Amino acid sequence: MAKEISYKERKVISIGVVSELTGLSERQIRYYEQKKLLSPERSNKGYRKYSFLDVETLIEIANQREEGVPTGEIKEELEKKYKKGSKLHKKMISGQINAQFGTHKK
Amino acid sequence: MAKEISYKERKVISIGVVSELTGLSERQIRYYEQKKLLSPERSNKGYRKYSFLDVETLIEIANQREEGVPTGEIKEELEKKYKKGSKLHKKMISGQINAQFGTHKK
DNA sequence: CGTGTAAGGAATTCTGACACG
DNA sequence: CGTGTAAGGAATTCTGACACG
Repeated sequence: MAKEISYKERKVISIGVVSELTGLSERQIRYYEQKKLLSPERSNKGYRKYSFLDVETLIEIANQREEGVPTGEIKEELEKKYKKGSKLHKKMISGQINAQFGTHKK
Repeated sequence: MAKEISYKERKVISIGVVSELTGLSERQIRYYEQKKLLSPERSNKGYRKYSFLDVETLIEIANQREEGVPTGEIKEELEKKYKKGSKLHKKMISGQINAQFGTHKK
């Protein structure tokens, strides 16, 4: 009964790749994190690592921002969606919460 | 009809993370690539990027190697599995062949 | 408020090679 | 054959700050 996490939720992508995938600057990505619109994990040395879910979230943020929606509103919107998901997935996946791969603890 | 690629096949993971995920050294991972057991993509600056499928392949390789199976045999084995997959997926996914995310071409 | 940039440092990745066997 | 390592260089990421507005 391991708490397996799908590829979509696994945090393994560096900020540089996320930047390419989303078209956002690293500055923007870090800023949205500061505003708590998403929560990447950190490697031992402090490097941010994102999941594909994070990438999707960022793309949504980018779309909202283009329409002039302030980060505060986007944050609330994401939180609603998050609750919706919770209903479906119950406590299997707790949103942006950190999650370890589980086996290696280097 | 975009040639979408699932998260599993998308090449976005750096060798350092792959090393943590598989328990293999970077040296080993690069060596298996040299022996053509897998084919990561390269970023603009030449950095290797792997998919979750590559990670799974590497775990299989690790298991075989532990049993003393030489890379040559593992390679053949992987190629058989690859053909099997082709039957199921037809030409949707061409094994270890490179595949672009598609939208951004920085 | 949201994002760009220069700044300095620390960690990552790359290749080719020597080593052992 | 398979893998470790030291070597030097290039690119990445991090944080805190100044800037504009």
